[in-house]
Order: sequence, then C-alpha cells, then structure tokens
Amino acid sequence: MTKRREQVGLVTMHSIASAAGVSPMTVSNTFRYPERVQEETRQRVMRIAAELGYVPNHAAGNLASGQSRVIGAIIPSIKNSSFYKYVRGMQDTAAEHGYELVLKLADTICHEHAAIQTFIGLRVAGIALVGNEHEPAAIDILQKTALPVVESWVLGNPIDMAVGYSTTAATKAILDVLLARGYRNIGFIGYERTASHRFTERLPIFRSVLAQAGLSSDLVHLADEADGFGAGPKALEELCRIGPRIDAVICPTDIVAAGVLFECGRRGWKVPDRIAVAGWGDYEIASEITPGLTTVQPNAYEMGQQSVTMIVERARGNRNRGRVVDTGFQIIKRAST
Amino acid sequence: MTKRREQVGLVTMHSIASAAGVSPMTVSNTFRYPERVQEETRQRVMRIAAELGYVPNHAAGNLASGQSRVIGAIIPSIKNSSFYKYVRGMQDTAAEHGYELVLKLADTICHEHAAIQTFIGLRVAGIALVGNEHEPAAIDILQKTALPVVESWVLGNPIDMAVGYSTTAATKAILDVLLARGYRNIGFIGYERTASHRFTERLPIFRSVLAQAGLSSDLVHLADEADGFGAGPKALEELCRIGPRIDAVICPTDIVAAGVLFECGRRGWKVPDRIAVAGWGDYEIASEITPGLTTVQPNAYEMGQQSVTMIVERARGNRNRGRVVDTGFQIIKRAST
DNA sequence: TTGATCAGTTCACACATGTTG
DNA sequence: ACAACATGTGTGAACTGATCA
Repeated sequence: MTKRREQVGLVTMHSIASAAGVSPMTVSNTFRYPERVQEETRQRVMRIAAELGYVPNHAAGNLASGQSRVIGAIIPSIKNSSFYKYVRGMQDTAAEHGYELVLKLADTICHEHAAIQTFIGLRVAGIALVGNEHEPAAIDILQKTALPVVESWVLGNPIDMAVGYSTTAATKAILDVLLARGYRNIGFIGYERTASHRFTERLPIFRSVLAQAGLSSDLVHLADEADGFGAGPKALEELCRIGPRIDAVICPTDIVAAGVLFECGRRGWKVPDRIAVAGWGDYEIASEITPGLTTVQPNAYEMGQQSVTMIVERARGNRNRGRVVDTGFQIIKRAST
Repeated sequence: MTKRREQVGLVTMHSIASAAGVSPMTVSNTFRYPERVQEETRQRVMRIAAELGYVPNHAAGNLASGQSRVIGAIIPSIKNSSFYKYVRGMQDTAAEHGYELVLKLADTICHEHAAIQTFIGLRVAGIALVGNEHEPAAIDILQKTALPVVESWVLGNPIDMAVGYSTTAATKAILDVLLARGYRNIGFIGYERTASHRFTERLPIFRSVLAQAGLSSDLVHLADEADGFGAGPKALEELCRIGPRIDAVICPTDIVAAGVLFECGRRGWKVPDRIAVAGWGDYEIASEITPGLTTVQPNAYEMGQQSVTMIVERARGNRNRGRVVDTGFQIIKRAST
C-alpha cells in the first residue's frame, strides 16, 4: 500500500509475469532453470523481459537463496601491469563458471580490511586476496564468516586456501643465473617499510645464497615502494656509493629494473658489460626495453584461474580448506644479464 | 521453520538484537541513524556487533531501502597506468561521501554491456563508464533504469552525464608545440579497429591542422591496440617507409611513444635531433625515460573525483541530467620534442 | 502456482518525560 | 492542576524482489 517513492529498478519479476500472463515463479525459472519451462513460454517471457529492460535483482536473489554469483577480488594496485594477467585469469575463469568478478583496489592492509567488509556486506560467493599479510580483524572476520578465501602470489599458512609460487625458489634461481655467468659483486634492491612477504622474503635468501657462494652481501638498498621507475636511479646511486665495483643488481620489479636501465643509459654504462640487471615479474616492458630484462615470470594467468576455480569449487561444497597450490614460475633469460 | 542450509553470514541483526536485549529496529538505527538511539544502548549494540563480527547485509538493506552505497566503475584495462589516477580520484571521492567503489574490467563494448548488466543487477547507486561508445542495448537499458551514469574521458552527447577533456583541443595543442619548434614532416600513429572516440577523433584534427599549415599529412600509421610498447617499433618502421624524411611523430599513448624511443635507441637515432616523439596520457614512464616525453596530461584524478561527485549528487536527488564537465588538460613539454 | 522466507528498512506509533498556557 | 503538545527512544507491522518447497 505504502508506495514508498520512485524506485530505480521499476521493472520487477512481477511486472513481467503479469505482462506475460504467467506466475512470477515461471519468470524466475526461465532465467535460472530454462529447461523447466516450455520453449514457447520461455521465449515469450524472454522477449517481454528484453522489451521492458528487465535485469534480475541480485540483491533480492542473493537474499532469498543465500547464494551469490559474484566473486570479489582485492588487488593492491593498477599502477602497472603486474596484476593484469592475474585478473584476466580470474575473470575468464569466473565467466566460464557463470560467475562475475568484481574488483576493489586496496593499497594498504587497512584499505584491504575495508574492502573485505564491503565484499562480505555484499555477500559475495568468495574473496581473492593478494599476499598473506592482513589486519588481524580482517582475518578474524573472514574466519568467522567462513567464506571461501584465496590468498594469492604467496604460499603457505593460508586463512583458507592459497595459490602462488615460491619467492624463495625464484630468488635462488635468479641468483644462480647471475652466479653462473660470473658476476661476483651482486647488489640487491628491495623495498623498505613494506609489510608484504612477497618482497620481504627475498633479502634473507639473497644473503644466504651469497654467503654459501663465499661472497659478500653488503650491497643492499631498500627503496620506497611508491617510487616506481624512480627507485631505480636512486638505488643505483646508493649501491655504487656502497660498492663501486658492483657488477650486477637484482631488482624487486621490472619497473625498478627499467629505472636502473634508464639511469645506466644516462651514465653511458653498457648493460650487461658494466653491470647486469635482473628484474622481477615479467612486466610488459621487460621484453620491449633494450636490452631485454632477465626476469622472474610468475604464471599469473594460471594463478588467477586457480584462485577462482578453488573459490567456485568451495562454493559448490567441495571441502578444500587449507589447500595450497604452487603454480610455479620461470626464469626468462634476456640480454640484461 | 525451514532452516535452509548453513548460511554464510550467520550473524544477523536479530542475533545482535537479542544478545543486546533490544529490538532489531534499534540495531538498525544504531547503524543508520546513531542519533536516534541513546548513547548507552548505542555503545552496547556496537560492542556486541563488533564482538560477534557482524557485517550488515548490503543485499538485504539494498532491497528494503531501494538504495545503495556502492558505485560501479567499468574500466577498459589495467594493463598500464593510464587509469590509475582516475580510479584513485573516484575511490577517494567515493570514500569522502560514504560510498564504496567497485570495479569491473571490460575491454570490449560487449564485455562492457555485460558489466553494466551486473552492476544494474547489483542495484548500484550509479555507474561510471569510460568513453561514449557502447552497445545500443546497453544504452537502452541504462536509459530505462534511469540510473546515474557518467561517461568519462570524453565530452558531449552523454547518455546521462559526462566528464572529460577535449581530444580535439589536445591534438591541436600538441601539434602546435611541434610546429612551433619547426618540425615539418610530422607522422601520426593511431589505432586501427578501435571503436573508441578517445582515439578516433584525433586523426581528422591532425589532418586539418597540417593542411592549414600547408603541410602534408600522409605519414599515418594505424597500430594494433593490443600491442602496447611493441606498436612503437612497428609504426616507426612503417612511417619511415612511407616518408624517410619524417622528423616528428605523435603517438596514441606514452607506451607506444616509449616503444618508439626504444627503437630509436636501437637504431642509434638521437631524439629529438633525428626525430621528435610526442606521447599522450602522462603515464609514469613519460617522466622517467630518457629523453623525457612531451605528452598530453589529462587531469585524470579530477576526472575521477568529478565523476563520483556527479553520481552522488544525482543519487541525492539533484537533477543534473545532461551535464557535461570539461576537466581540461595540460601539455607537458619535455626533452623528446 | 502459492505462500513462506531471506535480512534488513520504512513508517507509524507507543511510551515516558518534560514544557507550556 | 490540567489538558495539550513537543521531544526523545524504542517497537511492531508491513514491505522490498526473488527463491524454495
């Protein structure tokens, strides 16, 4: 009786039902279980729905069924291409299974917490996170709600499930390349003040590998994560101050590595003759810049696929809590080392 | 009676209501209209809600109130930093107004249509689109639902509202820079098979400006939009074949421009002595690469702010249908021209 | 096809208290 | 002293649109 106000979505299942001369349930069925409805009625309902511009109300459906076809993914950044393939993998796989992927950006664990709340509030089918560092309150609420959650780009000790690759193994592998090629004064660029294990795990491995090789591991510079390309020149300057004989450097991302290459260009340094440069992530620029960057290529697309697959399986009742999948990585050798 | 199945979000308003010894309505009020409930009860309810890890169900609230605090944005790509500032602007502004921003990726107008359907299905408060080329069916449904819609990065003839800058004016401005510096054999790189006015508007202006200056405008190459950096080398090769005396080139994005710079480096061509290179978009790489790229800097952050502001205002009842806002642009002059 | 149901919100109203003419 | 009227808090019924049995 109380006609509240002009609603936005005026077209409801009722309106098409009466326009088509069937019950609302029949309309519902034509959308969710087309095979339960006779071809003829189905077509009539679809036609009228299209004419009236009907879009089923997820909110109502979600509420009634307790289910959702939306998966929420939270990514730290869209500043560069690092998550591009990952998101593509998620999106394509979600579509295959009849799910929708929506994204939220969160560059700090505090924002991540807020994004998690939003997704829980929306009652999504599952949540994909990057990394395994989160606010305690966020972990707490994820555990309480028992929503399917995948942490990606990282392995081990998951809230629920995880898919990633071993940064430790990748760090070793890239150092092996440099050592095999005879570099002996290897520098390391990392990030300071980052909470992310994706980055912080690398330095200890760097130190232990060099120690085992009987080499010094003093050439370390921690850059500001916000700097992007700009971190390269700063880091190179600092490392050269510490050890002028530096002959190779490994970077936290290809972006930083590209920044180092730009700086080498300005100094007139030949790469890799004067200094070898290794990147990380196989960003698009790695293969296009000259010299091409030797880099760690995570299987980002597969990681995205796997993340969504695990969420969908769990939403369908499979019990793969605690599952951890390693999607591996490759070392791409190019001219920079 | 029918206890359906283990619901995901077990904590409801009812459970905190009984735990706090108040009615569900009081719980609802403490969240939505805190001033309507006594300080003491408010705190008790809040405490219990926090303890139980309660997250209000947007789906239910949305359904009951017909309102939403979620804004949906559809962006074509996260492959590079072009939309980074834009999204930041939207996100920050949404947060200021107490709204949430969620993203969907759509690289074709077909995918965009699907994303629009998803957002309408979610009954979001409004939708932000990039560009003004859409599927007819998508336009149709947006008009029917009368949802607040902003088209950005583009001006004119909006479905509902628009915020952007003039690609025409920007193309003229960047050509003025090149002409003023004496370049006379100017090449143009555009995109082929792109539906987007953001790009297709540029070529006619290029032609007319050069014609007015009494110069030829034959040096045109249309690249594959998917190519990124790789489009640069291909385009340069083609343009040199058409006109070996080419002395400047304007690119559709800074990424393509960077690709051109890489290729110039390989050829040993000095920039801008042998050839001047102009980019578009003020991507992060533009200021970091050597030589720095002369480029068009749209006010992307402001565009994002403005988009969300317009949606929020409309959601609050302001009638700014048909409004078009020009956020302008700057030409950033660097060493590449 | 019908009604009950999901988890909230709107709206109208109850109730206690205080203020006013 | 009393009705009349605000005011501040809390409650119950009806309702949202789609789904399930």
